[in-house]
Amino acid sequence: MRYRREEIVAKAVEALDAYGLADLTMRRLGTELGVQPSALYHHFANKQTLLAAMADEILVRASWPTEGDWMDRAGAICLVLRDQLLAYRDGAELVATVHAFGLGATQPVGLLSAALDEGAIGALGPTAVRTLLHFVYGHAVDEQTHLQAAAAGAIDDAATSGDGRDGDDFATGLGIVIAGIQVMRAVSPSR
Amino acid sequence: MRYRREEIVAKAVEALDAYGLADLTMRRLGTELGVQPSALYHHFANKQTLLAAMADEILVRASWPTEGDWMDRAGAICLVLRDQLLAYRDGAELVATVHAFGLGATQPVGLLSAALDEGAIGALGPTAVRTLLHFVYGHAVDEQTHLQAAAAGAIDDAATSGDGRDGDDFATGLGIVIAGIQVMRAVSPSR
DNA sequence: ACCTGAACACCGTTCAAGT
DNA sequence: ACCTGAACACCGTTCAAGT
Repeated sequence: MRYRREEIVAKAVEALDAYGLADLTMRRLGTELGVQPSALYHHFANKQTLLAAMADEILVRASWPTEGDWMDRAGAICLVLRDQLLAYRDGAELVATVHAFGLGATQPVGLLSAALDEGAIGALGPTAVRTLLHFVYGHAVDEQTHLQAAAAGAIDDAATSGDGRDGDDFATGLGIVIAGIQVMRAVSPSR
Repeated sequence: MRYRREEIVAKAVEALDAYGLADLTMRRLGTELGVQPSALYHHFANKQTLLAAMADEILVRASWPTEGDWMDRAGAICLVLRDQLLAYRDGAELVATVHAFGLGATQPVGLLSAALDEGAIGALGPTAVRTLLHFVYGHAVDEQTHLQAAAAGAIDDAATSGDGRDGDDFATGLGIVIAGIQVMRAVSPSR
């Protein structure tokens, strides 16, 4: 079988969802494609590069909001981002790792920067964007870890459902960060 | 050589600082102690448990603030936490990972919860604590990654020093989150 | 352009046996 | 109580050679 880069990324995302990040090895992906693991290195310099391409693929599949004023849009982008991270097994950990490593996952940064720029937030913008992303990634990784632990049966549903790491909790936390951005914008106005 | 659990944790933290998390293998730690890797499994069920003990050790070494009203104290705790994470090579990644995995690193949660409780913040408390921690861990991991990339010479200092991921940026981001907590506390008062 | 086959230099973990 | 020695079942990556 002969593949192109795009096909390998698609298959890798599929394998991620099926087996999880820990079991997504170059050897396993090779088997999944009916190819030797070494063949993958014709398409990707190393595993990190492949993971970055997977993160970008997952992010590009989301339908990002474009309507609303800057505050509504920033909030909507964060909600869509969270949903997209939770839509794939270990999606939050994958995207957060790639972002931290600085090799990809830049789409949310661009979208949020554009939204906040319309808010004439000035020098606060980059810090505000990073603060939003730290919240979204941190919360999504937390939530996904606990959802998967519960699904594995290690923790029973009754014990975990009450600790608030759910959609309401996400909305509340997001509200805290956005309210904080508004306050700091008022304190040190743009320019 | 015969060791007790405490001595192994201390040596492991030392090895972390010297070689980094990626090179802290059970085999390498065994060598460092003059012991077979399998000997470590007499003291720790697995590597995750050892990493959790290391995270707790790093956190317990900090001198945590106890003075001031709830807001000042919450802010001071976050500043001390950040400093402590940056004080050890890969300290931020280690503690963030252990915390996400749910096997330790609970001290900051307890300290922040206690501080916010004095603020009579009610049902918002747990969400506020998690939002603060997502910010601190996310920011510290980011900063440490970039500091170490710069130290490795991959990026020159001039290019990185201007991107704002420094102490001022941390203070600004922390200001956003704390201001947000104040606002949301006012909106939905305790109880 | 894309893949095979074989190797290199590693991992975490288990377990019987030793002192 | 703590450690050794040997094994098991893996990793990511490289590289000459094939088509």
